[in-house]
Amino acid sequence: MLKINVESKDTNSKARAGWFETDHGKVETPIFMPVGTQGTVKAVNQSYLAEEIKAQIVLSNTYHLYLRPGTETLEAAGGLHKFMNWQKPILTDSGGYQVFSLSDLRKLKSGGVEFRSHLDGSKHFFTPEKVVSIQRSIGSDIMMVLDECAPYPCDYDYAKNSVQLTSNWAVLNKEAFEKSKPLYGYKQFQFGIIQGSIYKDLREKSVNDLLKLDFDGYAIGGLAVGEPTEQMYELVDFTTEFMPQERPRYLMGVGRPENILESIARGVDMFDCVMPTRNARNANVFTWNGTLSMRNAKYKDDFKSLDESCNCYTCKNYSRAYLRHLFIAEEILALELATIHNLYFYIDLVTQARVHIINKDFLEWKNKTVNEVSIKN
RNA sequence: GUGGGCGUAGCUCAGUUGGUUAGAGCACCAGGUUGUGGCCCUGGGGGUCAUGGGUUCAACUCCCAUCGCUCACC
Repeated sequence: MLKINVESKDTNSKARAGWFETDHGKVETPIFMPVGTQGTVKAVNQSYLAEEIKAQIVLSNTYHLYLRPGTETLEAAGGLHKFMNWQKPILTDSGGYQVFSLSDLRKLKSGGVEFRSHLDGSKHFFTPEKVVSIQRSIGSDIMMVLDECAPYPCDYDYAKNSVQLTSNWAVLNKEAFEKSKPLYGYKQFQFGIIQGSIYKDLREKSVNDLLKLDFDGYAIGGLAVGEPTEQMYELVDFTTEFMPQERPRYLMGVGRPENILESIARGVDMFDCVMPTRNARNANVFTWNGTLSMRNAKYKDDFKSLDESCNCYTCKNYSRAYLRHLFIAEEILALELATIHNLYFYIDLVTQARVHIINKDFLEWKNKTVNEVSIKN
């Protein structure tokens, strides 16, 4: 059973600092998990990821790895850690989000989801049992249950049925998890996912259904899909009230730097988001003084670093003008340098949040920082 | 030198028998991106239609001259 050890709780907010341990090492929270959907965090190698960026855990994806390279290859490799040369913890999403994001390619049925592969059109049926089995082959330290991430906007009846489906699947996910065993000699954990769209009573029902199954951790899913940001904060605040103190709390897919700080203040421990990596590839970088669009002509002869207060490899060695040149020339080094910076920034952000929670001055720091990082330069 | 073809946005080109305020793609400029395809989406600035005359109610479009590019033949 996975437990989070809460070492410090903020007195003015629900923020908490702690840690949990897997067989691939300790994770200090609050934490941001870089997204490595296909067994790679795009544009950055594992050595930089560990030593420069100081990532403690990365996220990968069941749906994508199942289609390519497939479970046979993953098992022959001895699991994803060995395959991708990453010896720290890995969390895998179940493919539930692809039910949402690839909605044109799937049919939702009571027993599972029928996908048409986005690669070759072939048909695959994902059940809760199958998703557990694939994640055994992957060997992730933390696996997510199969869920349905409801679209937004979403009427009450749809959301209610969706929560019921997710709760039914959660039972099957848990059974399959307990009946099966890890393949590679180290422990694996399983997190449940709370749904319910924007409806508080459905969120409450969803979390209570999952609590009966005693998962190792609990995730809040189905947010940041188009609802107003304030509503997202309110739902996070509402939902964490029902989540156990001693288990990790994971807000899936969120978000912008300010979203992460506001959610830490509402009691969340874990985050993932494509934003630092995807936006890096589109020339958008995050700094302690707001975002920069590195294609902008105003950086043509700007020889300052991206962020003069940042200690990442990119900021220590390269200028804005050079980054802009690389992006305009479509050189691949642009993607690498911007990704290193953005991930370093995100992990620095949650690390500093952790320090301020322990120092008991989190709320004041958070309010100041939210304003500064939100600036659009 | 003779004959033909062509000159429209930074680039490659559309533009109907002459008829509203001359368009597209790329490039450029600026936004967007939340359990990731470097994809994609949305806006914007840009034109003495080679130049000068002429015909006409009206010319990118027809006529003449000049300049430039290009092909063929001497």
